[in-house]
Amino acid sequence: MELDDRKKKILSSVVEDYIISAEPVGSKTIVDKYNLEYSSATIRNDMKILEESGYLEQPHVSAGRVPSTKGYRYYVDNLMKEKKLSMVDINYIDNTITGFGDTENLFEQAAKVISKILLRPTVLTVKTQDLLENIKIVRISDKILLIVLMSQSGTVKDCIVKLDLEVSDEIVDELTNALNHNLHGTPLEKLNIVLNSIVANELNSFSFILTKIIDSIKYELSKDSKKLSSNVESILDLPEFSDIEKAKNFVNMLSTKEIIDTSLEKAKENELGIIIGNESNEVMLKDYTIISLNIETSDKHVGKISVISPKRIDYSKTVATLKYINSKFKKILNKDNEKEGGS
Amino acid sequence: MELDDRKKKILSSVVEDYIISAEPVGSKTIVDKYNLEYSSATIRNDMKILEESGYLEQPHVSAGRVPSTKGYRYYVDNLMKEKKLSMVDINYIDNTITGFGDTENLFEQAAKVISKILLRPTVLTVKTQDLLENIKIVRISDKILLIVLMSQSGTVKDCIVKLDLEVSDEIVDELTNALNHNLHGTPLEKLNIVLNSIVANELNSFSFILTKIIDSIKYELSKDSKKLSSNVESILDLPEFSDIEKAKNFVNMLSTKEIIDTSLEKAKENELGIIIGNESNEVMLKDYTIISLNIETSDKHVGKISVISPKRIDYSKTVATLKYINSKFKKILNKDNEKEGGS
DNA sequence: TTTAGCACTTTAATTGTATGAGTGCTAACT
DNA sequence: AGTTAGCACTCATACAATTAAAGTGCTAAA
Repeated sequence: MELDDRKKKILSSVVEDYIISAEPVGSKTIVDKYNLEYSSATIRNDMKILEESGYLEQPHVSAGRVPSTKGYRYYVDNLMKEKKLSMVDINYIDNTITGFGDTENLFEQAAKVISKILLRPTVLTVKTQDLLENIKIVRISDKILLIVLMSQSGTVKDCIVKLDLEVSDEIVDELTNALNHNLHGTPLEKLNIVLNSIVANELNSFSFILTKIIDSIKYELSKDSKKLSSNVESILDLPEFSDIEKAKNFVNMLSTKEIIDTSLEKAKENELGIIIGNESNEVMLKDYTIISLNIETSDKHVGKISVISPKRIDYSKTVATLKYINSKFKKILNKDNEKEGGS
Repeated sequence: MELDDRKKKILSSVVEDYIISAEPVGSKTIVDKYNLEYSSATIRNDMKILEESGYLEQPHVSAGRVPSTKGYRYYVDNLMKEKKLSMVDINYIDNTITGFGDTENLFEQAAKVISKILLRPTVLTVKTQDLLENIKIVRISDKILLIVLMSQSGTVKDCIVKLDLEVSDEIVDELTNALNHNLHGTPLEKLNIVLNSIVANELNSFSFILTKIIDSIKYELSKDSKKLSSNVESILDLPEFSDIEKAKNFVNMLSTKEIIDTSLEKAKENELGIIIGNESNEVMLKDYTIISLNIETSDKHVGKISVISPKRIDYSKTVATLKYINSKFKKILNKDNEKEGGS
């Protein structure tokens, strides 16, 4: 259904006012604040029609209107004007996303920026389908090794292994070569299984070191599946969560990994994906919106940065922020690729 | 002032009941639940005396009593019986605090355990006064270096540095030696300053690499001052925070680093320090308790693990948990030391 | 097609009332 | 002297009744 200009203006005013005020928006407010050249009665008529066609909702009969999922969707697809970021925000992003460290640091920096600018929790899903590029073992001291795993997407993981016996440089070199030979290109999630199988077969002469190494790698890899979301506390300031039960539900929902995971899967097609309310089929998400940015280099999908929020969020600013972050990522990641490629 | 046996029993009952119920405890409750062989009127008389001498407080005249800071303190010092941890908890601790990784991993594991068992946020203060033991530089590829910093307390930090130019193994070795020579024993906090000064003087021939390295180290070291507290959300379940404003205040207080820092300084004398309410002179902390465990090896102070909570917390269980964790730390850290010493 | 006007509905805030928990005190009891 | 029963008193909490304000939908007129 196509909306006429006035209805578009009304819908967009309702969305934008509600985003700021968090209160249902009445006809009078729209006339006064958004200088429509009509009387409140006219606006009321249109609002009724907008409600009947599903763009607006009314919490109760004597309240103003609130955008429905369909309303937000129409706004995002057709009405929203892309905001420019403020210089303050741009500077903050530029200073925080520095490109120091590996890809995972980069993602953490982004999460921090987003939750600070948008005041919403940010969920990171790095290294989908990441493959092992290279493994290095460094002797820190006679009995302490540092294992460094480099993935093809540029993430570096490392862990300390404490041994019971001393090992020589030669053994370490030999082991490193053997591991690289066996493990190059293995998906990180499967590293464990493959390691277990090779320690049982080809490399069982090294098993006295390898079992320890496997344990540590397992521990290291298990860690990041858990440090998923940052700045969960930020939601306490939102009026949506003035009832603490709602806040608890939200937090629980966030920690129910499956819900987030499957919903994020859906936002995969485009660089920027927006899932509003029940567009995901997950009941627990019906009041929330997920806005995800897929980070990819020329050839591969590196990960995803997702803002999760009540449906009431400044879509325009969020999109602007994510796009700007994306451009920064592109610059940094491509530069990295060049470097590696050019070597 | 010394309390007679009955008053001790009453005080301890009030504390223990309040810890569980979070409701002011009345005289009848005590008679019924804690089988005192007296009538409620007698208990009332004693409670009045306990209130007059400052051990108990009354939210309002028709409510039961609540322990005051002085009451909690007396309970902790004189009345509290040390609980045994449940097998479930012990198993959970044993399985989570594995000793994999470096000292910092160890602390993170402890934080996780504590917030899970005690349902309170946990604040970590690792590496007070940590000195650099050793720096290693590993060539990951032609233009990518891995910098590894080992501290004397056993913490390992590392960071990736992306260079614009290729460097050879020889240069890396030379630089490593020079850095170790200059930096051994430097406090981590001062690493930056010292690095800046040596790049300006002795090692300015390496400045094309060193500036990048300094930036990355700076970034890496700045990170951990911020990942201070874990599981802040856990407080949402406490009745103390049924008013969301209180929850916000608590969260803000936690992120006001100075408050925590200075208060933690005080809990330094003993292995186990308990600061209740206004025993710290910090107004924002007047309703909260900090229970800290100082982690030390035979010769040095490694860090501190602190549980932060409303004053109403199961002191006995907390102490038992922290002590058990301390014994595990001692085992793991001493084993590490032996290893290093024995090499 | 638009608008003024008005009746109507519902929420939020305010006030009043009843209930109950728990006290402090007094007088009696052991 | 220590303990207890009994009772008046206080305050918090819950609930109902009342009111005011916001915003609607509808009708009739412009």
